[in-house]
Amino acid sequence: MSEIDLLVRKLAARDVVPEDEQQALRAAATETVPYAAGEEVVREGERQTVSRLLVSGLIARVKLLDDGRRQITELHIPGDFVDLHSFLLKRLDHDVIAVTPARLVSYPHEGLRKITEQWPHLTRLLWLSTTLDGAGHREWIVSAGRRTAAEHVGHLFCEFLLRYEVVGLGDRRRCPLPLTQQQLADACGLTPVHVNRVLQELRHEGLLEWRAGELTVPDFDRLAQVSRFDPAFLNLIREPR
Amino acid sequence: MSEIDLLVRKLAARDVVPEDEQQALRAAATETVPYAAGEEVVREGERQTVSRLLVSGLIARVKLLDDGRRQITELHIPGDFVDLHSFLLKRLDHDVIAVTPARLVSYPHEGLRKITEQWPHLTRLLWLSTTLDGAGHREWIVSAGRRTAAEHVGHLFCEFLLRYEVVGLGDRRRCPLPLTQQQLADACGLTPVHVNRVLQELRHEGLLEWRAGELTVPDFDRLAQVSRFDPAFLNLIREPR
DNA sequence: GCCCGCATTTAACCCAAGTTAGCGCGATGC
DNA sequence: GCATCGCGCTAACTTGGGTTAAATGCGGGC
Repeated sequence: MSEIDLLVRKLAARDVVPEDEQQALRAAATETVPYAAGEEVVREGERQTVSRLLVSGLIARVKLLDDGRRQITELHIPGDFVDLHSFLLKRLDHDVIAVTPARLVSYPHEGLRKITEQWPHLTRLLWLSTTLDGAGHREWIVSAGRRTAAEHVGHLFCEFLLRYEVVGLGDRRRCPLPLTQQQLADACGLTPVHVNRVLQELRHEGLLEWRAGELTVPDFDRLAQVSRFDPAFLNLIREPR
Repeated sequence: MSEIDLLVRKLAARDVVPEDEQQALRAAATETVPYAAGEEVVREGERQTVSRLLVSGLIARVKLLDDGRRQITELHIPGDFVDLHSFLLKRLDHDVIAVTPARLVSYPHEGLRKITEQWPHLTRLLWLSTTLDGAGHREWIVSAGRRTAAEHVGHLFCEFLLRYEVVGLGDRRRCPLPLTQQQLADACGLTPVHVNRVLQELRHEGLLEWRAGELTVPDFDRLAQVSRFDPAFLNLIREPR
């Protein structure tokens, strides 16, 4: 399996990815770097010269306040560029950390710049990928601002199921979810205690199981309904970009 | 004054914008469209063929839940593209509405596509502009998830002051803020009643005044400190992109 | 100069989520 | 085999922000 296959699946859910553009992408990659669980991949504010594609494991974007409060702003699954935005921003406004052991493929910014000069359609696909992040961010703002804790957790789980389905590593019934309740709390802006209460509630209603890092949802549509989940923000429409 | 001057100021705060790229941008614009206060500019889910640059007024991106809850996910000031991401996404996950009377310049996607084929550096600047939106979104997630109501409101005000300063329409002491308390509540994920309580508190501490659609902050640094505001997410660094 | 409608303000009461503290358990290590 | 440590879970109590409702202010239209 090539290191870009999962990314191609993700992009192919939104547009055609011609073979020559896949080649150009492959040519832009340099080494694959392994990280241990808990290890820092990118530190906030440091100048970046490469962007990184996740091929295995789970990665979080984390923002820290000076007094120790922390908020996860995005969780990345294989096939996601974890910091493609650093190609433009150069310095990130957040840390990137490995939640589980993970492998990341490096794409030097110099090679990405060349792609913008020779492959306009591929450039638009990469740009699209960062705007998908943006749509995900907006959904998280709504969850944090206007959804109840149970809706928030359920919504996040629905998002995970569909995103794993797109890259072929899960489906609407089950997907990996190798998080602690503390980390889930940091993603939802809740306390671990309350996350635990909400999980009890969702479990007792038979909406989900979550054991050994795997999420199982017997009835996706029911969970989606109680969580007010609408998949439109995932932009799963194949059309020319 | 050209319709792209404010955008050029915004971009020039992050990189050099050569004259020929400015010309290419000007050439891509078609008409300027006026909107009334409260008017809908973009409806969620409808296929878009143009993106729009705000030249005057205030614009909000709004996400609605089926039961009437609403969350503003971004507020746009002159010089912002309000829906450049529609160039890639084609269908937006949110509405765009005019908060005040506003004027928007249209950039057909066809012209933007040509820019991606002939002007790689300008393409990167436009891509950068959407990643700045993303950084703003992440800051809003932190505000909604981990900041107190007072910090949240203060943080948003600091963000406004600096963004207006960048385009030369305000400074750290004062800027336009033509919102109702209800709209501010929808931006912060609070109720109007609580927004009012928080504003009383901030006013009584002499941190700000807000009357007739104008915000005045006597001591920016003090407001920034109590709000835990760090301007890094605005990426105000001039370097090659 | 008087209405009307909307925005702001205040007050009383309520509840979803936070705080603090402690227990049980399984994995890890020596 | 035993100590340790992180994680999940529970309980008792507190609180920040929500809810509801009712005043008050105020700008624009005629």
